[in-house]
Amino acid sequence: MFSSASPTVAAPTLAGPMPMAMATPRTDAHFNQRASQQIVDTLKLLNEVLAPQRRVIHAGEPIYQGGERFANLYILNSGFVKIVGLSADGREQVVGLKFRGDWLGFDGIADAQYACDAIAMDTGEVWTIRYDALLAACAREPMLLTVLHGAMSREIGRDRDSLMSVCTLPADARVAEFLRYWADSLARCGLRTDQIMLRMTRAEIGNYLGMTLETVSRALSRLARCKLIAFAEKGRREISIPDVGGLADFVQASLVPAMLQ
Amino acid sequence: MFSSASPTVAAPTLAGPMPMAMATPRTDAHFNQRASQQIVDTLKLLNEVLAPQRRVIHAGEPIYQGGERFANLYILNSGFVKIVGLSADGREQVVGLKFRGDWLGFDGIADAQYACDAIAMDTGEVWTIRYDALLAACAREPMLLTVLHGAMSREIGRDRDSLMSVCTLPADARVAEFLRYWADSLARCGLRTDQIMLRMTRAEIGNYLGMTLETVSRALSRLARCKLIAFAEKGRREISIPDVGGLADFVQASLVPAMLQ
DNA sequence: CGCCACTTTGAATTAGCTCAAATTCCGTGG
DNA sequence: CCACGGAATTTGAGCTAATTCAAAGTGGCG
Repeated sequence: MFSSASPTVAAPTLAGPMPMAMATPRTDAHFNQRASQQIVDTLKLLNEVLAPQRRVIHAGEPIYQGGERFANLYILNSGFVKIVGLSADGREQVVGLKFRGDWLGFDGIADAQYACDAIAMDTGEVWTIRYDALLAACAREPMLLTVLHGAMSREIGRDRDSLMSVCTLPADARVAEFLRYWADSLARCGLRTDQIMLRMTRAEIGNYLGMTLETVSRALSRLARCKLIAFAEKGRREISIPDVGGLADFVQASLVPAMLQ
Repeated sequence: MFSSASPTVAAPTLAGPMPMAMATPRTDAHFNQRASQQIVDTLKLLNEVLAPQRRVIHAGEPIYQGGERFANLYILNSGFVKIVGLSADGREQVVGLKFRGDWLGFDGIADAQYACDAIAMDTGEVWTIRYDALLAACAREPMLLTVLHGAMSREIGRDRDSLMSVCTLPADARVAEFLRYWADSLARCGLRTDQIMLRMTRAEIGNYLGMTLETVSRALSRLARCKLIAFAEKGRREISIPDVGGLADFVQASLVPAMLQ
């Protein structure tokens, strides 16, 4: 059963309210190709208008840290970044993942200091954008403001999707959804999605998904047993996903107590 | 033990990075008084610059709905609103709560349509702000852009706090944290916090916190037994909180397996 | 007054956690 | 090149927090 796909996306020819919501991201190729192009266009625009400073980052290095004074936003040009929240009482959790084209640092605007750590998960490049310079540029180039607000809006939406996953899905489905999201994010970056390299340990994945590392491991084993994923010969960090849609179906199926198959 | 309080807030006199993060919101009176004033100031500014259309809402009425074409942002001038997410596969969840001064509708910017329902939980008033008009006004009045971005940033931070609560706290602590957050939100609106009226059923609270209504009920009973809260003589929707700080302590204590008291 | 939705509480069940042990992977140094 | 050691992963076996199922209690409101 396919997730009701429509040929064109975000082309609101109809003005009236449309009762159907679609929180779960699309996975079809056309959509991702468009998204990929959008990312490239955005990066190009930012590059031209702001000529941002480029910075190479390596796995484990922070782009910014909680408490640090806010001055810059960042755009990830390549690599993968985790956002780690730290509560006053010492709890620590991965609260977000960032891919190519994603913005970093929005959390810092409100209180003039970052509220989280942003930490590279492998080698990559971030572009540093001074917030005040960005605002100035937005005045000259309104398109930039559109892009900025779009990115913030998307982050809000994405965070809510995370919350829904954690609150409404059982552990196995949460892991499946996580893999689907990761593959989808790669696709939007224009990267291959059949063979993916998880840049996180089971412990980190579990922390992100609100479960223990053992549960993550068991869930992955189960998914492999169902042939929804397969591990590489060597190294269990690399996973192949024959059909990303299958993961979405698995999530769906886990919601039906009495499976109709 | 107080959460390390500093006399002034967001006054970054020190430039260097400061390793301490502080995700959990403040609860002290000075801070809330300031926040309350800020809300009033913001509302005043918006009122003057944009002369927004006002609209009275009643419990159960939607301010906007998922799928509806995005055109407006809204500001809540009074009342309480829940944000309800709806996933493609039919899951439904309360993913946010809004109080006086909060903005609604950011989720709609990215895809030109709202991704959630915003539903009034009692009688109140929202101000409607056309997004294009807002952008135009921001060009004239930069302060407005600062306010807007601050609100979006705060929403991002708040969503992440929610995720952390759900992922890292046991059920009882989650409920305690929820009450603390609610009381804190009321305080920031300048409302009394010792006697609060929950506008949600146990089922809604459970849905928001990722647990069943029975677990919410049991958690509340337990908190009442500990004298951290007390129910009104009549009606179990009204709750009195003798000391909001006690709730924060309870959350903290639940994190220590071997309690040192 | 009586209905209905909401809430509370109990008892049984279970998903996910904790603890523990075995295995695999990978970098490092001989 | 291979041996070694530490870190990450897998898998099993109990245990526990939270869920499910069920029944009784309570309050609001026509």
